[in-house]
Amino acid sequence: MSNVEAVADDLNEPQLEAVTHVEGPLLVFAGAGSGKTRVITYRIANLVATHGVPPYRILAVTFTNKAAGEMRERLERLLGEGLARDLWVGTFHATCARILRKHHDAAGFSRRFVIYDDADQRSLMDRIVKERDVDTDELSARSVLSRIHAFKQEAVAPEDVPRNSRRDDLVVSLYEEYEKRLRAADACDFDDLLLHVLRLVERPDPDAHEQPDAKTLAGASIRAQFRYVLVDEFQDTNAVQYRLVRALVRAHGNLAVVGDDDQSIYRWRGADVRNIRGFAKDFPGAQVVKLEQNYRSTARIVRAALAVIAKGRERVPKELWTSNVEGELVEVKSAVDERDEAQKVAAYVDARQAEGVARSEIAVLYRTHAQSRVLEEALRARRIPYRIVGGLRFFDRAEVKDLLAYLRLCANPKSDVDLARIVNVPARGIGATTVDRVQLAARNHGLTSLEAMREVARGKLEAGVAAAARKRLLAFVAIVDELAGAEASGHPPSEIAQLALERSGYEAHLREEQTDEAQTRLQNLGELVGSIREYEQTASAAGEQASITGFLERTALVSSVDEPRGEDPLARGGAWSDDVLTLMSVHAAKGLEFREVLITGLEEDLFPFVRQRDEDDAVFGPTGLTRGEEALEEERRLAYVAITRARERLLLFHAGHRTLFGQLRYGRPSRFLVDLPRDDVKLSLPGAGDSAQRTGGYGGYGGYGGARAARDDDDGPSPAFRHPMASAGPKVTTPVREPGERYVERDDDACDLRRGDRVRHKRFGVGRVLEVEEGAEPKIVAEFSGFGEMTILRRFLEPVA
DNA sequence: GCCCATCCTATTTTT
DNA sequence: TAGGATGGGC
Repeated sequence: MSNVEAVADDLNEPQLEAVTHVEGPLLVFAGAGSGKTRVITYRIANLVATHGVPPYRILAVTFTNKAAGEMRERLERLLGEGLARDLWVGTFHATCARILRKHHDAAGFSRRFVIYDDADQRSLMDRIVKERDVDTDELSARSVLSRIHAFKQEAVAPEDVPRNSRRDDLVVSLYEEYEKRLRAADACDFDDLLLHVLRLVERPDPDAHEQPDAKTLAGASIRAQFRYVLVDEFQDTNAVQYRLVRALVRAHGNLAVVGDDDQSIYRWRGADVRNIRGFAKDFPGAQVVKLEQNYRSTARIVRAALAVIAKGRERVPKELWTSNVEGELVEVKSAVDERDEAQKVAAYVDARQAEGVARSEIAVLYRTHAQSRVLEEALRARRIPYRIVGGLRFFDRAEVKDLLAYLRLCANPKSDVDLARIVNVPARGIGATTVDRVQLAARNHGLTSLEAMREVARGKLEAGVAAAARKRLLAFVAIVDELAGAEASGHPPSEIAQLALERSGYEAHLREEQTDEAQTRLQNLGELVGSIREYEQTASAAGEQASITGFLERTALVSSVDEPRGEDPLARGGAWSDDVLTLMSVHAAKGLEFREVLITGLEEDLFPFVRQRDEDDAVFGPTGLTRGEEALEEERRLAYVAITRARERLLLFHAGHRTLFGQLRYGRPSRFLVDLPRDDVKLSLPGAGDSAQRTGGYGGYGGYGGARAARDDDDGPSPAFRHPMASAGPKVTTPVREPGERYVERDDDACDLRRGDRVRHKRFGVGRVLEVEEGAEPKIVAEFSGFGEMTILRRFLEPVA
């Protein structure tokens, strides 16, 4: 293929090595901006075009749907639509969903199984917890789900859960019940998509002498299909995903993984950096390629990034370099508070626009979404259009979920969660009591909720439901039946959706309301129906039969990053809406690049984000560091990711104080600012506007904010170190003795602490002593960052050198 | 059955 | 501080 050959010329040596690799395991360390996507797509194109591998035998796994879409697009350009269409490109979840649809029997599902999202899981668990009479103060549905999620990410089945307490027993029994209910509802949660496929592909090879069962056969057939497997963002895979790819390639070992341990930022949700760091050990003979030349950023930006990441421990040694121009100095801008910071951001964007830089070429990043509000205000004040990536998904809106629930119930009458959601939406006089009674009857007779409801409504099943309520149930069941009937007789999904809006009274209900909100909801519903039509068109173009299940699968796997939420005050006017500033969290920015990047909130405890927890210093994580240390390492990588998003200009903002969670906090400049190379940085000090500038490293930072917090950690804070920050928050006093607490005998010597000493408390971290109250049990008044003034018994404090 | 008040909590978030 | 969740009262 000439397209493929043509590009080979402008690949550098390691890139070429990765692209032309064919058989066996391959590990590509792809530094930020090193042309990773090109390498991946060319490699796939090379397999198809040069080596004649049939596209359907190649599986490429990406981290998001968006990434999958972009990869597919590029491959279409390289290979042509015909060939590219048959490639398997998708996220782990989308890929597994597709496999599961094909092998649903072996996995024990119908072809029309539904995918339960967080909210569905939650409502299912809420019900279980309620039925089991669990004391939710002890154990909330939320925490049960999060534990189940953690188990499932490690492929730990209920019977394998270690039990050390009655509480564990309870969690396990809830886990078991949850699994049972999912099965009964013909439903998978997100983790299940992967787990069920894992159970198939991890089966042993079929034995020639014995009759293999359906699972074994399915597993073999899945493994046999994929001859070449490629996984992008490998540093973010979790245990199940890792086992999945291992199992998939076990016959041939044709596994190429691409990633960067320096950009591993999802440890907190189960990703295991050891997957990439230990790859060469797990796959002996793996070819290892390092892409270290950065094509994206100026030399100064690359050096800044390197300076920050170089301090990371436990890295695979890599040397990112660039032959790009030096470029502009990295600018550090100090603001008084978050409003000032936002103001400076907005002013900068305006100024740059005047100089010819489009807003769409600039991104504003923050560590937490909570920071976006103030930024939005400042941008609105200047009438700068912006959009926020992330946040509430279109498919998470209540009205959208309601309509989807109608559709899901149509496609899968067993889905009790969906029935419960819509049985009284819009209100039709079917209250909680009635629903509870029906559900009780359903459980007692082993029926689904809908079946039980139908029987109760017809008076064939006694559930203690009054005649009037039965009548309403009957009307509701009739609606569902009508929709299901229309579906069964082949009406397209969009028509069913429209029918659902009419018959359910949903549309009429919203129209009556006559509020702006109702208007928006109607619009959203219209948009949903529109997107179903769109789906029908793509399906028919692909020669597939459009179905509710098909559409639902798309929506279930869509993320908020896939479709940014537009917040564009000028969009209504239309004219400027293409030139829009982007706001997002650093996480959401991974994989993107912008000409100019503004990173806000570079203050200790915010970025790096530090949440002191008891176990942080004591519990050791998988890497051998304490949890607190690991968390900090990840923050460092996050800073690295943020910095490397910038091509030409990088601006770093920090504020002297900001209100966070309703509390005023004084924040010292982030340690990441301190790490920057002196010669590449320009400082803009606050107060005097941008005129007071000086070149030079942040290491010498002594200005504002410093008075409160003398720097005492120039060579990097020890992991246990917490920056002392004053707090103007409300005065808090802890009880001198907690109820039930034992009195510990101690010497009555005079207290050894003095005003000004630094002390550490198990929960509050490091603080400074303000007052000492001598006595048999000396009390200390001390000030802790984020907690304010606390009065604490001496024995609960530990002096800090 | 609906609405309002109060309480609680609070990184990052894909699928 | 602010938003969502929950529960009590009408």
